[in-house]
Amino acid sequence: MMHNMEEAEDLRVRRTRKLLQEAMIELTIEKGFAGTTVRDITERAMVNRSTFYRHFSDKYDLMDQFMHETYQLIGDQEESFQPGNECHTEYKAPVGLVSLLKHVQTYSSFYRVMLGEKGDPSFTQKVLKYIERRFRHLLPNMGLPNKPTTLPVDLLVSYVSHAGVGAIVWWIENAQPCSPEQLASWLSRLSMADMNRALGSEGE
Amino acid sequence: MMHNMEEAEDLRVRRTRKLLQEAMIELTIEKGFAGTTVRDITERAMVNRSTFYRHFSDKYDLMDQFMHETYQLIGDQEESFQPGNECHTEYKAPVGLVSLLKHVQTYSSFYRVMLGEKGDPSFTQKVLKYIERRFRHLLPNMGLPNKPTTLPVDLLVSYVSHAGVGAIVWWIENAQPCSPEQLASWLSRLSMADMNRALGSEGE
DNA sequence: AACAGCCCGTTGGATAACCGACATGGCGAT
DNA sequence: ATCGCCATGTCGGTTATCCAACGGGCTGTT
Repeated sequence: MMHNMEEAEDLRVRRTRKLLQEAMIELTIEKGFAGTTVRDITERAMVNRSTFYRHFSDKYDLMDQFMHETYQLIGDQEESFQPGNECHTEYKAPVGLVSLLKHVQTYSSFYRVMLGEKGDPSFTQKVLKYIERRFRHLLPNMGLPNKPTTLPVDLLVSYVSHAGVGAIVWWIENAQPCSPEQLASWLSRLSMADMNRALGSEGE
Repeated sequence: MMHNMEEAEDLRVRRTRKLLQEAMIELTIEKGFAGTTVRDITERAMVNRSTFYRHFSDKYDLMDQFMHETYQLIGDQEESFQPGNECHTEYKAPVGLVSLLKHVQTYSSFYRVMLGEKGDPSFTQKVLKYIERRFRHLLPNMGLPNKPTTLPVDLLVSYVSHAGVGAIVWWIENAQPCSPEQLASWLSRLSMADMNRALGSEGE
């Protein structure tokens, strides 16, 4: 049967969740995530506080679900990884990375806060974990040599993931001075070079 | 008893009306008022269509109530007309006029459409009627001479009201090149001069 | 210590909003 | 003229949301 997984929720449910998400993002930009209370969120969203708890256990849960939904949405268009054009011509950045950067750009004020001092450390962790998953998903597609290497793969993944966050932080702190496609191209070229060098010719 | 007139409506009611208003304004900016359907509005607002009709009879009613509410809100802070400082020093524009211009500035894109070709003529009428009421409310406070004048007061009111709309149109078409306070000062000085000249010394 | 003030998380009954369906009227295409 | 298509209004039955209230925790003030 494979009947629709989307569940086609009640309009009120989708609206309420959307309003609460938007309110959280706005307030986080204005007063930071720590300084934002559930009360603030529901007042801004014009939603009763008790209704909040029907959908989320607390503001962290709201944040989690927001991240999960959007990142899953981004990940859906990822799957098509074409291993044909990885050669030395102009790098065409993977479409998933571009989508991610466009999403970050849409909520740039939000990310600027959340990745900064007034944000939440667990948020940065979530972004890191997501990027790591992206890389791990990419790993088997590149010519991974089976020979035992002295450089642990986990170290490499952590390395390039943090580097990616660093690039994103630079990007949003400087008002996105280049297009998502441009940054995606640079980023993927850099990390690809890292991974090839690390996994390919060892000491070079 | 004089118990509160605000009625303290249900949160759902206020939220629904707000969402529908915002959706109408957005869509009017995008596709004009005539091209916007009730369906469009309810979809954008994430409100069921049947709920729309619980609050408004049609999109014109929605528009009417929006205008009425905001203009009444503006009118509330009007009442204090201080007749002390009308002399030749720097004109302090009446606070109600400044509020009106600030409101127009907030919805400038909306007003630009509604007062233009893709808008609705009845909207312009409503704005005119509101400004006329403002002037008529101001009239008795200035030294109105009882002597029969050859210039009909209604003519004067219509004249300065249309002039005011003209100033507003110029203002929003040129991306509000001056502050609301500045424009209010100019506008009130101009119309005051008109009314004084017309009602005071006749042929001068 | 006692207190006020705020926020949290939860509950039961009231109610606005949703959903689906129907009849209507306009409008363009066959 | 007839058909399909879409937007409009309108209608009960269902449901998510509101409201008011409660107890509990935490912080700062007298």
